[in-house]
Parts: sequence; structure tokens; C-alpha cells
Amino acid sequence: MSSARSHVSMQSKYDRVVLLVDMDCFFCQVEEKQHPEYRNRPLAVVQYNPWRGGGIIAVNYAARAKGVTRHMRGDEAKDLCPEIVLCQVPNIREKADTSKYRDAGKEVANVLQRFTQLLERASVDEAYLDITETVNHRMQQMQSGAFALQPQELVNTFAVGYPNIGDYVNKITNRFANPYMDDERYQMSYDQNDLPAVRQSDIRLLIGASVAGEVRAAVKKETGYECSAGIAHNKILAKLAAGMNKPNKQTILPLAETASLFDSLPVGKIKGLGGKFGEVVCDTLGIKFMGQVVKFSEVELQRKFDEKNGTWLFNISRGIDLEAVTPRFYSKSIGCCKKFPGRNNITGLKTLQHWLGELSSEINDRLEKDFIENNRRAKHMVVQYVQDIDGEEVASSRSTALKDYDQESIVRFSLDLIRANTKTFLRPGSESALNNAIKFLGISVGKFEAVSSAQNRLQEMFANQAAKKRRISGEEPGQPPQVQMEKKQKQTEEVKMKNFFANYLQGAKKEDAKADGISVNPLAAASAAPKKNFVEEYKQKLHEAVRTEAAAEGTVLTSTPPEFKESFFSQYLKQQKKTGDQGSVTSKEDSLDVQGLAEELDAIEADNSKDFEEDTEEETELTSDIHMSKPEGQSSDAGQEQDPNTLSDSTGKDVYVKTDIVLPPLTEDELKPSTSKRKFDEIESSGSNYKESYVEFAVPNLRIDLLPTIKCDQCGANIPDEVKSLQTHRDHHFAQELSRTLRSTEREERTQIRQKISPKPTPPKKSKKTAGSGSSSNSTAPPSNSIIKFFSAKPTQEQAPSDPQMQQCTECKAFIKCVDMPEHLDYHVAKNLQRELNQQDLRTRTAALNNEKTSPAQTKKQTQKKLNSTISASSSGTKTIAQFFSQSN
DNA sequence: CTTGGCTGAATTT
DNA sequence: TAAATTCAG
Repeated sequence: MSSARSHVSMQSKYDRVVLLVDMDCFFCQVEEKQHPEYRNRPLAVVQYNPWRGGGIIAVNYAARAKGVTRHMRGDEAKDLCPEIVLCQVPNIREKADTSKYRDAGKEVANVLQRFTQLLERASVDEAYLDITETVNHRMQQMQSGAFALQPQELVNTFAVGYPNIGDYVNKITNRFANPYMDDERYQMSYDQNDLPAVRQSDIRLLIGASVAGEVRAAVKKETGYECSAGIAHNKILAKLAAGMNKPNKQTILPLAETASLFDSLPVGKIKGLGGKFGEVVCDTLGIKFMGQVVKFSEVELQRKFDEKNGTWLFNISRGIDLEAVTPRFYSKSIGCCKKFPGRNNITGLKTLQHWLGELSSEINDRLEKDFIENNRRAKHMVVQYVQDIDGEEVASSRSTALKDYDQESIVRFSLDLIRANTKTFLRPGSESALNNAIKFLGISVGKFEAVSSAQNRLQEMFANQAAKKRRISGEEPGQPPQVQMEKKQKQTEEVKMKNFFANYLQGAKKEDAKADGISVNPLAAASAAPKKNFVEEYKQKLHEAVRTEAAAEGTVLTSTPPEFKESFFSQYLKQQKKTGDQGSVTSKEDSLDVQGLAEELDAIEADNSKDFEEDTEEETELTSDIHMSKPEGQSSDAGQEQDPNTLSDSTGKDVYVKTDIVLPPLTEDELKPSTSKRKFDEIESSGSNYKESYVEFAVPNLRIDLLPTIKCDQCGANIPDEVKSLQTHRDHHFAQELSRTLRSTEREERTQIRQKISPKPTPPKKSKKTAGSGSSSNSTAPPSNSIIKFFSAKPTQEQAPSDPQMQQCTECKAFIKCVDMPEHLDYHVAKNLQRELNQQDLRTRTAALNNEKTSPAQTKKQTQKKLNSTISASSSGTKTIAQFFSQSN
């Protein structure tokens, strides 16, 4: 009954924002990074196997364009693509060694981990991130004006069901002006209690996408690897979305789009339904698409399958998946295996011992490494084997406890287990011939237990503290420092934001006067929008595309058709290139303002295309997991298409024009629905609700910053008067000592790096000329009612603070006073050191922590109280979105 | 003459 | 609990 996986409550089904990060053809990228000379060439990774050039296990996008796929032999790939580079996975101990890729995966995961403690590694190249907290935080900041979306973070973003991301943004913007735009539909499709979450779904997912953009940028910058991502309210949908635009893209799956998506989504595309169960489902229900499942009642499904699966299906078909993102950085088991097919069957005892020795050796190596990193030892081992018994393949597995182990004991255990469970182990009359040939061997170890010592305990605490700091500094990169700047910055941002809303409404009002007012109530007004509905139009087109395509090839098309796939921003740029002779689209004020932004975007894209010149697949590779039939001819040969300047023709204009919807006018009265305030407040309380059923959030959040402090006798710093902080602080000094040499060399490296990447565009502060000449897009134009105002005009993060005393930390991007930089770097050094020495499964630790504490619920309540009071104190001067909507200013 | 090889998690019995 | 099976990457 008790399923091992934890779930959130049904009530929180739309409360989370979940990210699935998926590395693009990861093994290939690892090889390309290792061999820069291979970059920009078609490449595949093969597992060594003398037959037909080895088996392909990964293909980069340049090679895919030539038709190379997995399930191919190296030779076939050569036929299709003679210039292809075939990388062999290294062979150690006569078997494939994938440690290189495991390490690379860990490198990536280390970056991901900075963004949330709720990181679940799903495989070597995939991870789920629950970013709900960050999103909620930014949501609040957005309301206070302290945070604005950065356009460059959405450059590679798509939203399912929308031709481009701009349309999606547009829709959200419109809903800001009229929160009840879609309520009629909402109330028909959703439970009353879900409406608050439903109304905020889109904006929260969009913020999630901006986080995703940062995550992916960080991965790219720090590891060199590119990845795709999916953003949704749960794992299943995030995973689904991530596959829809690849590579190096991210995809939002809006709540309201899941139903129509599922209507034509083959059942097998859902994770968990890709195998036998999925087929059984299709057969017994007589269906093909996910959307068809909704016709069956829950009990019906439970009767046809079992209770658990029935409920699961029922929920999934509605886009509901409650499975929690379970923090796990390290695997629960370590194993390796090898097949011995055909003539390679193991028939002799000596051979068996040899291979057991090889496998054990690898296991042992990996266990050693794991022990150093994670302070844990395996307590259990399993040996699996397939024997040939009377021509039949018989699989078996036997296990035993492990207390102490080394390579030899693992071999011995394995052999003993096999021997003890084989009726006649040796062929009668022989001392060395096996009675049953072995066709497969595997050893895996698991059930790890932490080795605890006083030393480890200290390190544990240190890790805790480091994690906490990471969380604090990671959540809002670059926030703490800019002190003097901050005030001014924040103020203007806030004003901007307010102006945005205010102007939006005013603009609408003006238009109202012109277009002899029609509207009576907001709902009617929205639905009676004179302009065409793009979603509808898009779907219509999509439908046509589906029909022709399906007719042609018998496949189903559910993803965005290629001709719609240009990013909003590139289209936007195109539009701008046409130098506003299209005056009717935007006001003059707007187009001025917009011009600046266009330049900026131009720069961004130009920069992008410079950075990724080699990325031929970027725009041309348009296949997705779902859109299986790929037009052959169109892949052209790319590379040059990247330049925005060459993009200036074709459909761009039309699409852009359509994105710039102007809503019908609204009067002030119409803008304050009577129930508005209460409904929007509901989500604030329900927003934190999901945590209560979310086990991981039961970890008490100690607010050490609220505790009294005492002075450290070594450095005079004020330390929270609490045993763990004190110990941690002492560890800090200890680490300082320990890493002195390491630190200085690292520091050198850092300064070198910093100098290398020191932003050329930042002009020397002294230059007197630059002050007034602001021809740049920087000059703050008055806010207007274009959706552009939704974004901040400048990426604030990248702006170096004017104070020459400040430096940006290359590690965490925070701005630090120069004098404090050494100490700040020490923190990172210590953190890294710590990570090297002792990386411990977060969850087991927090679980232990929980048990120590008195009732977690109580603690939580207390800290919650404190938090609430501080929050309300600090935000007393700010307004909620609801207030923006309901008031008339 | 295959076999895509290997890895890891989870569920069911 | 141990063993077998399934699923996915």
C-alpha cells in the first residue's frame, strides 16, 4: 500500500512549478567539449564493439540532420554521413566505461543544485527541479516592482499552443488588465476551489521559464553544455514539454493547453505509458490518445486496471500529477553488468572468476570514490546472472548483506551466490566446466549507510550551512550587495511597474474614447475582442497542417509546426527592421521605446549567434519527440541563418502585428470585480499550502538571522548564538587554514578569469565623454502601454555597480566589496572543499535533523509566524497585484 | 550472427 | 525480505 514515492495533496495540484532539465545529446556534448576540434561536426558516440563499427548510443544534432539515429551501427552512420566523427566510449577492464559521462552529469547537477534544494536527478543527464519557492518569491517581488522579467531569458522559450512566446506573454499581460478574462471558461473547466491557482498559473509558469533560462545559462556558462527544459506544474508535464522543442530550447506547457494537447497526444508519449502498460491501456480502452482517457470515470479505470493505476490514469489524463520532486543527488545503488552473447557465453569457472573480478574491480573503484565523496558504505549486494538451461535463458538474482568488503570479497560473495543457487554448478566429472553457460553477469551494491564520526559530523554541519547560504545567495543572484544602487534602482523599477499598469489602463481608456465605447462588462469585452484570436487561428492552421501531414504520412502532429517556430523576439526584431512604416501597430511613443528594446534584443541575438556559430541545428532542427515525421529537405545547412539580419523576410511581420493586441476599453468600475480582492488573496495562503503535504518542506527553517549574536574571538564577526552556527563558523576558520594554499591559487585563477571575461562593453568609468552622449537604448523612455513595458529595459544583473569598490564574484555573481572579496572567496573555497570531501545525501540528513527536533509542525509554525511578521513589515508599503487591478489610479 | 549495452529505479509477488 | 520484472534513459 504505502507507495515509496511521496506526493503532494490534490489541493496543491497547480501550486508547484516544476522544471525538467534535459541535456541535449549529452554524451556527444561531453566528447565535443573534450575534443574541441570535433565541434561543429556531425558526431556520434559508439560503444566499442568490433561488429559493424560499434553500436551508436548518442548522436549530435548535426549528425541527426543527416539521418543518423541510435539503433544504428557505426558503419551505417558512415554510409549516411561519411564525414561523421565516431567517438568510442573508453574501454576499461574489457568493458565500456561510462564514468566520464557520469562525472560530467554530476558537474551539471552541481550547477543545478544551486537553484533549489529540491533537485531530483532522474538519470545521468536529466533532473527535475521544484522551483516553486523561487517563483513565488519573484511573484511577490514583481508585485512590488523589485523584479521584472528579462527579455533575454525568454529568447529560446516556447509555450505549447502559442505560435510564439510573445503571444503567450501578451495573453498574460491582457489578463493583468482584466483578471477575469477567461473566467467563464475557467469556471466550466475547473473546480471552484482551483480558480485562484488557475488564474495565476500562466504568470507563474512564465516566471518559471525565466528561472529556467537562468538555470540553463548557468549550466552553459559553467560547464559548456547545452540543455533543453520543460516548465509545468508537475513532473509528467514538465518532462513532456521538455521534449517538444530541442535542442537548446525550453518549453512551457500552459495549464489551459494540456487538454487540447492531449487530444492528439499518443498515450505512449506519457512517461510511464511508453511500455507494456501503455499498450494494455490502449487495448482495453480501445483508444490511442491521451485525451480519450478522460471519457472514463475513475472507478471504471480502477476496475479495468487496479485502484492505484486507475486513479493515476484518471489524474494524468487531466494533466494532474502529484508526485513530489524528491531530492536525490546521489544514486541509491552502484552497479555494472555485461552481456556475454552467443559464442561469448561463459562456460568455464576460470572465465567466470575473471569476469566477476572485472566487475568487482569496477564496483570497488566506484565504491571507493563514492565513499570519499559521500561518506557512505554499501551494506548490500546483488548478483544477477542469466544462464543457459536447456537452451532457455533463465534469469536469476541473489543477494547478500555486506558488512565489510573489498574487491576479493565481492568476487567471492558473487561466486558463492551463483554456485549455491545452481543445481549442478559444474559439469559432472569436470573441475572447471560450468554445467550451465552464463550469458549475462551483473553486480550491484546498495543500501548505503553513512559512516559517522565526529569529524564527519562537523563537515555535515558545514555542508548544511553552506547549503543555507547557497540558498540565500542563490535565490536572488546579486541581490545583497548593491546597497546604494539598490535604492535608486528599486525605486525606478517600482515606478516603472506601477506606471506600466497605470498607463496600460489609461491607454485603454483613450482608445475607448476613440472607438466609441462598446464594452459593458469585462468578460464580454474580452471575448468580443475585435481582433482575431490567434489561439484559434493557430489551432485552425495546426489542424490543416495535421490533416495534410497525416494524410501524407499517417502521423499525428501535435507540436508547433515549423513555420511558426521562430521566436517571438526574432520576429519582433524583424518587425523593427521595417522601421515603423507600419505606424498603425504601435503608438509613436511606443515605437521609439520599442526601438531601443529592439536594439537591445538585436544585440542579444547577435551575441547569441556569435557564441553559438557552430550550432547548425539551432533553427533548422525542428523535430520533436512528438512531431515524428521530419521534412527531409528543409534542414538545409544552417549556420548562417542564425544571423538576425538575414531573417528579415517572410512571415515575421504578420505574426508580430497580431501579437500586439489592444484590448477593448474598460471603465474603472469594470476593473474592480467585487470578489477580486478576496480571490487573489486566497492564493497567497493556498500558495504555501502545498508545502505542508510536501515532505521535504517539513524541514524546519531556522531563522538564525533572528537570533541574538555573539562575537567570534578570532575574527570579531557576529555569530548567531546557536550551537550549529557557532560550530560552523569555527569550521569556517578551520577551512580557511586548511585551504590557504589552495585558496591563493584559486584566487589567482579567478582574477585571471575575471580579467579574461571582463566585459569589454563596460567603458572605463573615467571617460568624461560617455556621460551625456546617451544615444544608447539606455535612456529611459516614458512608460507606455506596450507589452514591452512588462520587461525591464536593461538587464540589471549584468550591470556593474557604479561603485568601483565593488566586484562581481565569478562564483555566485554577487557584487562584493573589494575588501571583502577575499573572505567571500574563502567561503566558496570552503564550500567547494567541503563538497569534495563530504557530499552527503541531503535527504537522509534532513530526515535525521527532523527526528532530532521536537515536533516539526510546531517549529514550523513558530518560524512561520516570525517570517510572516518580517514579511509584512518589509512589504507594508507595497501593493499586491490584486490591488493594482481593483483600484483605479 | 546477434545484440544496442549498460545503468538505475520502482513495483509486484 | 528477497527475487523477478518492468520501465526509462
